[in-house]
Amino acid sequence: MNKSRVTVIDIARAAGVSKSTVSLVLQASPLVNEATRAKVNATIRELGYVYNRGAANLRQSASSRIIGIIVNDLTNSFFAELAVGMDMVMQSAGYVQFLSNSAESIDRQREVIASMREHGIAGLILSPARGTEAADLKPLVASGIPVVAVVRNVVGAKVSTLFSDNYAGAKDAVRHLIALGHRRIAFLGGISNTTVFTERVQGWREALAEVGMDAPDTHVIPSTASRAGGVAAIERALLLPDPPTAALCFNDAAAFGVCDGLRAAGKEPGRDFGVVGFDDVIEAETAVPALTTVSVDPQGMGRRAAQLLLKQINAGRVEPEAIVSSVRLVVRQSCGAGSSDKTRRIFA
Amino acid sequence: MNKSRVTVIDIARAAGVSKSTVSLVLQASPLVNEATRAKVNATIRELGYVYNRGAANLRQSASSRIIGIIVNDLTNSFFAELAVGMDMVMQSAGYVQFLSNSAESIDRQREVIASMREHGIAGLILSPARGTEAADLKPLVASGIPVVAVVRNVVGAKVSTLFSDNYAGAKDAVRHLIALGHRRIAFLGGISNTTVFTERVQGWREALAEVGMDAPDTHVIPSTASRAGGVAAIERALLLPDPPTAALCFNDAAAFGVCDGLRAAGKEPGRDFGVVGFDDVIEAETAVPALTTVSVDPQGMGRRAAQLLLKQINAGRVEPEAIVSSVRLVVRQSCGAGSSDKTRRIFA
DNA sequence: TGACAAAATTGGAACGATCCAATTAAGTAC
DNA sequence: GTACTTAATTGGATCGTTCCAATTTTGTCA
Repeated sequence: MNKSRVTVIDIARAAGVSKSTVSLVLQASPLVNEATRAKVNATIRELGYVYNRGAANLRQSASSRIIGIIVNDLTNSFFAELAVGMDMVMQSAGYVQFLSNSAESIDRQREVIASMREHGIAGLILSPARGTEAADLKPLVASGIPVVAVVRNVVGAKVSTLFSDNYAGAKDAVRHLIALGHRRIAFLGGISNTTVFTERVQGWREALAEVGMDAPDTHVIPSTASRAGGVAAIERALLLPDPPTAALCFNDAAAFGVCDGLRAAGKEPGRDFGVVGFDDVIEAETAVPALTTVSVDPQGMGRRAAQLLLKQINAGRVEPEAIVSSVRLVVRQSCGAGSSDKTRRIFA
Repeated sequence: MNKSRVTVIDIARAAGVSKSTVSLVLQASPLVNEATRAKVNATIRELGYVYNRGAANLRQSASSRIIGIIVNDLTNSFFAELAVGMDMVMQSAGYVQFLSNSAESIDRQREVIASMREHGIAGLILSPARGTEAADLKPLVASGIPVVAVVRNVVGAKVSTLFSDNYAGAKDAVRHLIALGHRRIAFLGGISNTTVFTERVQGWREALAEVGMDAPDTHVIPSTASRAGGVAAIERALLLPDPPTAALCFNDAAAFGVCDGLRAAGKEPGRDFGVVGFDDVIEAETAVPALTTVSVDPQGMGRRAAQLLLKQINAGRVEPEAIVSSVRLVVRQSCGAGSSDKTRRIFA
């Protein structure tokens, strides 16, 4: 249709003012006369003018109002919720976001970061792919762009962080299982050389230590953080000379796998074996049996991460900050504590 | 650190060439001598130069390599998968994406579209919020920016579309229920004045007509497309003078609700009543009983939508195109056909 | 060596906004 | 009506890149 786009100069000409005046109107400056403002605004609407942010950002002073978000697995509803939380805050703050899914690939993550940098993002929130190194974030940090790492850690990187309280969550969960009478409680699933894993195991260990119970290494059975990993872990656990009667699982996906594995072995989760997950994904509530799990409110975390980043962007000076997001245990059926009608009907 | 960013002029000076030569190197032009290219590239690395895409896009000819994606509900794993599929294709094609969640709000959707326009997106993929009108997309379309609508329709908008084959999927599902011996098959859940609803009901109707069966309007019971809606719909269905013995549900969420409602009425889904869903969300496989449903492969749809958009961007001339994505029936337990160990153990 | 083609390089003018300093218009007080 | 303050408006110059036309360098052949 329009062979060339409408610019400030076009409206200036049409409205009979200078481009400077139009610019002032655009940024709602109080310097411009009411009548002039009205006339310019009318012309803007009439000609269908579209503000060109790219051009505006060219001047060195301006910061771009674009922020980058990279998550390692958007198909995981935990991260999808996280992203939605960020989206909310960024939206309302007038920012627009490049959201990308690294799919756990550091190469892809590197590409995306480079691309975002070229587009001049004002900040980055990153849920790092496994194996992310401080060097991957170095150039961003060096050029003064605030970075917030969420969920997972990037060792050695001087960036702000926002993690859930893995330690306290795991501790609470295990305390609950102890209170239910369990004396041999395993930790199942998850990849062992990650910070998250270490923290959750630490919580498990401390809860047992509190009441003078044993925390043998044989009861920590790592695997992948997935359903399949959960199945594998519980299979190995049941072969132990002193098999556990309950388990804290690395995350909900693994916990579902543990339930599958238990059934395959003729045991009913919740009745014959206590299962507790971590994350509180949406399916946890509606699964059968409903999963007892540590809720981390991913959407809330996303919101907080976004607020933290915005604070840093506005502050100018980037001062890395570490925030720990609290969690709470949600007791449902799978630990054996619940006794809702639903559970009764199925397991009685 | 660096008080001002490094520009082509800086590298030109440092490498002892002109900015034009640097520009040619940046776009890998064959016009530049090998030795010069090497020297320039070395300088680029040395000074830590970052390409400024905003500045490059300023020249009118350039198209921005940014595309917009808006989904109506990212917390729904169907749409998350859809987004991931798009991300894959866009990534590999060297595009970067503004991804936003309208959360079913047309106001928010409008804002996001405006913002994306100001940032100069090359195209938009939209899974429209309910109530989206052609007028909302008019300015984009008028300025020649390709738009692809996915999943849902925008009536009257001259944009490309990519929908799943609701008609064929519903037809297949009902045929399957007929083959299982059902003679009174209802259509439960969903909001009636939507295209998707109409198409699925049409498939239901035709499948019944094929074998000369009745398709009374009383057997079509709309409600919301949610778990609660499913409960409400089955309650009403069971009160009919000739209650159905099976149902095709609007989507999986409604189907789960129907299962809940059946149990509340003392009937076991899969044994006493055949239930079929639509979408094949992740939970469908692991629910009890596992849900028979029509699988639409959201990730594949996302990929196809992205490819369609890229094709339109490259073609220059925008010629709206309508693509229908095929679906397939996944038979599990809830329809009464399956008889896996799992089902037996729980419902025997 | 000179003539000419091909290869490589280059300055300057865009692109569309902002911002500064300078100018003009409008008020106010005497 | 003049002097002065305040309110509005306005030309450049600028941001970092691309692109065009023009220029310089190199290569080839008689």
